Amino acid sequence: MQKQAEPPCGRLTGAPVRRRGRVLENAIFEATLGCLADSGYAWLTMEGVAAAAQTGKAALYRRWSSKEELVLDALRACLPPAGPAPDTGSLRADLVELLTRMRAAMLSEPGAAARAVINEADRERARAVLELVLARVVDPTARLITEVLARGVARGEVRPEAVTPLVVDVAPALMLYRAKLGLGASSGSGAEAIVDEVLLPIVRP
Amino acid sequence: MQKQAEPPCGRLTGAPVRRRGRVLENAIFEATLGCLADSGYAWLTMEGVAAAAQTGKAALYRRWSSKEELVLDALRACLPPAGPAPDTGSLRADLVELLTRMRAAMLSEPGAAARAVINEADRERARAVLELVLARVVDPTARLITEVLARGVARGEVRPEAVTPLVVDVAPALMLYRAKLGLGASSGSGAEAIVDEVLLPIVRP
DNA sequence: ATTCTAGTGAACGTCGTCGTTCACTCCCAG
DNA sequence: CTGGGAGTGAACGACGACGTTCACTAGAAT
Repeated sequence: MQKQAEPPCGRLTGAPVRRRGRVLENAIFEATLGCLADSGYAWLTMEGVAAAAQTGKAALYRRWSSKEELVLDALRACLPPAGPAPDTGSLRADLVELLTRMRAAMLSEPGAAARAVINEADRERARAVLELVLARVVDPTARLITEVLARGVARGEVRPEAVTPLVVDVAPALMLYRAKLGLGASSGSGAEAIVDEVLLPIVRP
Repeated sequence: MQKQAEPPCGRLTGAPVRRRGRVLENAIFEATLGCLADSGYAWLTMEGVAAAAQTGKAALYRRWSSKEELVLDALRACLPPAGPAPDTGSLRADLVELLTRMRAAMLSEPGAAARAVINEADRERARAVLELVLARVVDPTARLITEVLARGVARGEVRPEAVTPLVVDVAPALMLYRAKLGLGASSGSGAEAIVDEVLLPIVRP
């Protein structure tokens, strides 16, 4: 593989004090997600994670026999639950709240790690990791949006035929795309803009 | 990096016959794009490309001093021009034709290679490569969609305020997202579905 | 205080890849 | 036909990362 000298990825997670058990595992998980977010799955190495967590490889290999197992466990431990769908009584407010939450999650470290995995989705090497992210992030996202839209249908704010898998995917797709193209920070792609310019026009009766 | 034994990526490009000059370069480019599409930028190696092109590393290094240079040249040589915007007189027909073209391009090997690059967009290692793909694929895509929508505005088929960068990004974002999640082959995400379920509802007056 | 176990840091042998070199050969142009 | 340059396949030394081992030590539990 690439022969570049790789600095430790992610951020160093604290003073070099001997840690044990759960404390050490949490530091390793944090380092793992940092490496994932910074460098993606392909470039993540056990040596890099160990260095970022300020521990030794032996401590990693005592727990996980492979990089994939480590990444799976780190994601399982750190990916937040999706939470309930907003129910404010207004479609626009629901969507803004939901997309604001999605956006914050996407910009968090676990979110950035999940994004890195999605970006390498067609890699056979990360199949199980991708499936975890699909189950824990992508599918719940689609469900929440579907739920909010369905409530809108019941209130007459949403055309019933607008609730399709394609429409449900628009917001996450846009957020990921804009983030990838480095446009995530611009004022044009906040939650309100996506709701007002894209989602509400799509679903309006 | 990952210590797996890597089979040659991409497809072998022909009989092991000595080739020279342009012929060899084209075989190398094809092998490069194949490796990009199959494995992405991170996992692409000079050794792998050389093996896939059935040539020697020396032949590669005589021309390109780095993996990045090689990938840049391969993409420059093989990414097709965007072509003109469709102008059928009907917004829907224009959009369907344009998105059909985009989809075909996306499923082609150069398109798959470009996709791999976009997916690693936040990688500092592929910055120049990403910029090439932005300039040759992403920006022209946005321009074509903008042009088609502007024509629709002139014909009264499109709300003028609907022509925003966000709206312009919806179709490519969706296509990439669905392709990444392995939903590209389903009947629900062809060009017509995206036009009818998403784009036309967004822009309708 | 003692015991036990997990953590540490270093070292190891192995492998894949890098970038380079080289002897030989092909093949094109004159 | 000849010369020159590009291509071939193999080999090389170096390096990063892998997965493993080990002597020592910290620190928790008793």
